[in-house]
Amino acid sequence: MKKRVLLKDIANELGVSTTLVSYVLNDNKNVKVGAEIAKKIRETAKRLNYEPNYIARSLKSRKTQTIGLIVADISNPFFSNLARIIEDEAGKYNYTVIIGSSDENPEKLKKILNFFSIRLVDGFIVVPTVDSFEMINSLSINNVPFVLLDRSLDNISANCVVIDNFKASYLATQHLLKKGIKKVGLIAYDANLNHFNDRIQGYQEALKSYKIVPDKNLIKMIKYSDFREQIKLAVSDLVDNHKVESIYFTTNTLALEGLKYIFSLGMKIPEDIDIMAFDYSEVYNFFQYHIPHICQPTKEMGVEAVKLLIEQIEQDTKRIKKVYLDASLSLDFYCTNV
Amino acid sequence: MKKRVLLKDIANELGVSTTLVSYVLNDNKNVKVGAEIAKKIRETAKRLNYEPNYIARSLKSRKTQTIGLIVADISNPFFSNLARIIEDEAGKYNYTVIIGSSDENPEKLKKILNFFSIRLVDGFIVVPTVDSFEMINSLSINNVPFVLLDRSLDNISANCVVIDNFKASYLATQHLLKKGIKKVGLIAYDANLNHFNDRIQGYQEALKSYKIVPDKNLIKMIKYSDFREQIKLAVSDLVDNHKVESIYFTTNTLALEGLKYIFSLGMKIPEDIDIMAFDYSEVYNFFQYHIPHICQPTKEMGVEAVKLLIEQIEQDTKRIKKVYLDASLSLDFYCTNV
DNA sequence: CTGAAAGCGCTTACAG
DNA sequence: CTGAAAGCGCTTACAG
Repeated sequence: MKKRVLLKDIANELGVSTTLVSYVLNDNKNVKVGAEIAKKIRETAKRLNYEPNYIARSLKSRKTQTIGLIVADISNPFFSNLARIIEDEAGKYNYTVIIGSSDENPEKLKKILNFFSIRLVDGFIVVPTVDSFEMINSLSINNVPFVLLDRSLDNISANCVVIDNFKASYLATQHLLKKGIKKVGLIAYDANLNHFNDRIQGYQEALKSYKIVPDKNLIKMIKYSDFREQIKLAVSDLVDNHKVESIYFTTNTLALEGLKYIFSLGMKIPEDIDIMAFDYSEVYNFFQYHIPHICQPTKEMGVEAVKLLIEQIEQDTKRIKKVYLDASLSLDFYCTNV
Repeated sequence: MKKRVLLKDIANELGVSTTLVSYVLNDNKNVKVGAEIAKKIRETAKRLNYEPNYIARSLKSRKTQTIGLIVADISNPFFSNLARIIEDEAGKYNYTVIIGSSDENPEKLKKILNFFSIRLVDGFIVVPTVDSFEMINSLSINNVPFVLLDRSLDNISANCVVIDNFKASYLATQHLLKKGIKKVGLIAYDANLNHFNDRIQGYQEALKSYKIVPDKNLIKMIKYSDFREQIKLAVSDLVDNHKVESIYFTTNTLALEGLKYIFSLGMKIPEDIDIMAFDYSEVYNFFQYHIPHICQPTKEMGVEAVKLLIEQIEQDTKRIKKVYLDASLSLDFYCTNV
């Protein structure tokens, strides 16, 4: 490793104290420094290629300029896109991001939260899993800056950035109904998470607005642990026993798995069945027909989350903000939000 | 934030020095500590929930237990899978990973390298871009621990973990030839990178082994900057003017873009044309027919890279190791390596 | 406007 | 076997 240039080196070079050098290079507004010497310090720093030692600075300031991001499943393109955006965005504020994936498992979430706080991140952006209320709430109680992303929790005083899932789902369902479809099956994850419930609610309300009574038998709840098998059963039941004209998948992973199965049955879209999906997938580009789907404003979600968190960290504000964004229905081939 | 427990707190509690506490909790082998007091220290640490301050430790030890990973394009599933594996693997050694994406741009690679070294990462795992020789070489000269992943560079003394691209490509091409195909078009990136060249070499040698003289007109070099358009032209030329029976795409991004275009032409696989691809894609699961492709041992690549790097960091060894792994040809529907 | 000094929380060479 | 003290590279309250 090259020997690093220290504050002391600059100070020695100019015969001044490190205090002064530190003041100048940090643009400390509370202190007046002679214009000439300030200029010299800046020049020398530049010439010697000085880079502050973040570790030393962190030890004193108790800030690491690092954000811990915990998503629900990093192998899901929705979350990896989000992660990418957050990294880029945080970089603009000169923050580093470390990423963890809870894999929808609250135990793992807890582990990562712990690992990250030991590493002294300045704050968290987290996509909460089921049964995570306690740990998230304890962040809140301990005044750790954080923002919930993609999913909110009830009864918790927390910043969050989410989309209006009810509205999006209402829109999606309505789109099918507008085409004259009356029997819409819904496939959702069986997880106690607001955003999932909202999607089901939106679907039901849309049906009601068309004077259709929601039928429990058309709503299929899938366990995350065994979703491939369960989707097959759900699709079969909807198609064979209930003769649905359309299936609405409330997440991208469900949609992809469902489509695979539908194709394997030799069914054609939209001749044999209509489809609606929540979230974009790259895969949709390979079909002859367009799969209508809800597009989430990923970019905005990431940007807002970072902004909110850094506000919280740097201004040490206690003011809680909740950001609701709108998702849109993609009827063209490409999703403009990605 | 909760008040953190310090070494001093443990020391005060027991009426011993922090030195002793530090020795015990770090299992310092060079020092003998009384068994009884050691036990008490460990118990108290546990009871108080002591977690060492990594920042303070880092300042002294000059190690941050952090790895900088720089991939060529994090939006490419091949690299995001790799990133995931590396994070998990590094976690086992108690290392944190920060990830950057060069987007195949050497300027950006340089920026990230710089950003990460300011953050004092202990070492790098990097997928080099074109024109990155100088910066990588300077890591080597400055004794910064690092390992090259997925791509090697010539004339550089560096650890690396790569697959045998020549062999894999030979295998892939041979598979087509075995079926009796004589005219195989190849679509590759026009980038001066060993692994890409090796893939072209492997293709050519396989042809020769079947007494076919490689035809330059069947080898299409695609510029990264404008690849969508160029792929269309390449495919059209191969199909219309050269009547190839098969196209071999040497990366997953090329294959996906190419397939999109082939479908849009209304061509059927394998009736109208045979396909070979390098790398698995989730998309292949949605076709009626199997797209034969080279499967890279992603898991092994990540595991080996982390192992090599941490060896380098912790044992401060100068011994360079180059790890060559074999890729396999996937003829089943699923790729077993992912 | 400038500097000496304390301190962030550890580690470790040294002395006893 | 144990502890006082220096030091990692910064920041900043305080004194002048």
